[in-house]
Amino acid sequence: MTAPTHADETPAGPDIDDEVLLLLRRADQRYTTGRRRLVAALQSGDGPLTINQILDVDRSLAQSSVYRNLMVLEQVGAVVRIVTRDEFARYELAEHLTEHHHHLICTSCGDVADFALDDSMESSLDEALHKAADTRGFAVDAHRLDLLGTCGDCG
Amino acid sequence: MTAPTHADETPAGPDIDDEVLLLLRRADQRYTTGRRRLVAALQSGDGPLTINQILDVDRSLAQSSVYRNLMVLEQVGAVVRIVTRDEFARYELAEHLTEHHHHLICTSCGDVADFALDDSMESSLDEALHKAADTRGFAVDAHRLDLLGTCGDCG
DNA sequence: TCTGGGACTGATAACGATTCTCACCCTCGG
DNA sequence: CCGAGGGTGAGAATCGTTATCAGTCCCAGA
Ligand SMILES: [Mn+2]
Ligand SMILES: [Mn+2]
Ligand SMILES: [Zn+2]
Ligand SMILES: [Zn+2]
Repeated sequence: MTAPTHADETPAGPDIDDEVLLLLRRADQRYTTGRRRLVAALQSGDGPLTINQILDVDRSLAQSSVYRNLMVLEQVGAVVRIVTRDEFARYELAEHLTEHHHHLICTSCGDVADFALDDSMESSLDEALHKAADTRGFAVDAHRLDLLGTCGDCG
Repeated sequence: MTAPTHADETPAGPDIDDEVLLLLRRADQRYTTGRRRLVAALQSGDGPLTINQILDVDRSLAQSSVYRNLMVLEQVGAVVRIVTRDEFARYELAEHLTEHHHHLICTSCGDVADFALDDSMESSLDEALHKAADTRGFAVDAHRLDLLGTCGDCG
């Protein structure tokens, strides 16, 4: 659904940059070096990253610029802000740039990792969700599914 | 699984107080009037409440005490803290005091309402989730499922 | 019933992640 | 080559949340 490069390994990222560029252009924003490095940092982890994790991945980034640019990228629709359990927000690339997925949240170390469900489960779940939402007059845009527990490192 | 009062209407709450009392006693904590009013306030809405909503429901409560008591009740396992989209945390009674459910989060007004899935859907979902988690060496404690969209009032 | 210690309360100060400010820099069209 | 406007980043300001602490309240023991 998102034109994967080939198989389904790392969605890799030549075209991701192009997509982000388009999204920014559409809002009269520039795709500067700092913003490129930021997007690259987000691609590096296998889950959403906190501000500090981003700064740690790329020491050339300034904290205030990261905050501002993440806000810009979020408004433009390239990045999603995620709040889990702890006091730190996390950011990841929007799903239309990667793939639909969910999160394993470790209640011990706080780390967050991605995972996905089979397509069949996704679609039957979606159907059930829409049905449930309809009866409450709620128009569904997206669903969010997290698992809380203990990660392999903390097990 | 939680000894509902009878049908599945308002789980009502004589026994909820008893449960909370036990949980607090177990931790050498008292179930004071302020804490009872707090639990009552949480029962009043049909979704998790923010601190301000709680203070609004019961004007006799002091902000700092509400914050502290919510922390105590959370440590004791009677209350769960929920962070959704906005900057305000929300609190609700733990599911073993009520029923397993999920949340409809309105991205327009920020309001959060409860909803539930059929038992069959829940169990097949749980199975799929455990299977997915196992392959990542992740031990599941609970799942969290939210719908993002527009509520009836904002529609 | 009286009493002491410990839990609880609530106004207030402190904290910290995030957001805002603003002088400076850089880029791009003319 | 300029000038206007977007971008940058260090620091200040914001604000939800937490920690303090003196005063209360409650309960067990005398
Ligand atoms: Mn999903
Ligand atoms: Mn569920
Ligand atoms: Zn962990
Ligand atoms: Zn709404």
